[in-house]
Amino acid sequence: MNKKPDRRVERTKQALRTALVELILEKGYEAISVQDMVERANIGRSTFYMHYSAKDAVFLDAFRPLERALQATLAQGGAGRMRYVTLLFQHVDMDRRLYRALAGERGGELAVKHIRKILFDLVQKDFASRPHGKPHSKTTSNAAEHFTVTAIIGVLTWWLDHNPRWGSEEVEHFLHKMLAPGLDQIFADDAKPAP
Amino acid sequence: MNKKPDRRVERTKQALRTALVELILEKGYEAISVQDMVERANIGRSTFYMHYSAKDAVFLDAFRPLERALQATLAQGGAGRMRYVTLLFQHVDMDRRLYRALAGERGGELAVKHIRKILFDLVQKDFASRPHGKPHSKTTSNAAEHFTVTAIIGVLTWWLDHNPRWGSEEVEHFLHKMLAPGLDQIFADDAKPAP
DNA sequence: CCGTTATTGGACATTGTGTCTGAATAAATA
DNA sequence: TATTTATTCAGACACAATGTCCAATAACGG
Repeated sequence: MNKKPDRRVERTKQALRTALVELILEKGYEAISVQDMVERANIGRSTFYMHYSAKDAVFLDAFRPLERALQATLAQGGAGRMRYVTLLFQHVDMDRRLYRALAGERGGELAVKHIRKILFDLVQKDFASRPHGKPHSKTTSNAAEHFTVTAIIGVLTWWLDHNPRWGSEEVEHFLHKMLAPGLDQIFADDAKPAP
Repeated sequence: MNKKPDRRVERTKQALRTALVELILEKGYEAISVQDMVERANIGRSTFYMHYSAKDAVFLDAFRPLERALQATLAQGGAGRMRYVTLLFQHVDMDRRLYRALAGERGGELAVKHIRKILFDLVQKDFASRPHGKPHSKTTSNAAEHFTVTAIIGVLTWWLDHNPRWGSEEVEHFLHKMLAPGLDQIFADDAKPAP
């Protein structure tokens, strides 16, 4: 089905991905130019444009395998009860260096946006399948979704960048403790509290 | 003390700030060049460099008054019990359009970084002055700080960009409901829970 | 009104982008 | 191995934006 890829193409792309990751960790994603990448990778500039249209394309190419793996990992957890939090941190822990480059402070916003979207879908499904009842309004559940997603991602990037002495289990335990009671309260309320 | 500012200078700077805000709302901060700004503002390009070194400088110049007002507003609330959340949303609500441009989705990361820093300091003070006791470890309180700050900012930008039918009181009420029980649990624990 | 100061448009060197050559060279295939 | 095919490369090109400088002009404050 797929044509066999030429070795040279693979080497070129691989060199560019590696160069990109190195440069991100050195000077941050925003500061990198196509020039920088081809020089670091020892690739002719015209060759670059044979394969990619801009640095974003290289970034996505480097991130895609991780994203697919993450999708697959998270999907197997179903929509149940924040299990995706456990799986997310376990998965990220397996490629710390790469994730730190792509989704850490210096990694720009691209990867974080993708992860955010994936998480958002799962959180939405989770909330929709809650047993008790709806939160009082669409607005409330919307706010809760954004709250949850940004909080998880905030802790994730903190974890990546600050290297605390925490394994994925501790982070997950912490997040559960912080999130669960607030969410339970939101979802338990059907009557609006009087002033 | 300060020399009287020349009218021309004021007009030039004002034109550039206005142009920047307009352009942010139109095409997003990242996509704006110095060219774009001087054309929109009807300013000679060499004049731009008389006053600013780059677009970031214009951005900060536009954001500084808001930042100062925010600092002042939040300072009056002391470190007490998340009162800063109330004050933050009240204050932002008074300059919605401007805040939406500077700190919304299209506004880049600059303003958000500043607000994050301000918030972070307040949250730290708040947590440090908690009555009961310390959370089990420095790591836990650090995680809780990041959790709280990113969650608040996530809800803030959501509120700015999605224009829900919520006043600042409702947002504040929601945030309190989501954050308080989790934090209480963290700060109440002194013994680590056995597996 | 007059001296001071800001603005202006243009010139200039520099850097990066994106496209396109033709020639060299490495890989796939027979 | 020999031949065909595809990739790489250096260099040239037009273009856009940056940042600095200058001399002429316009606007300001007193």
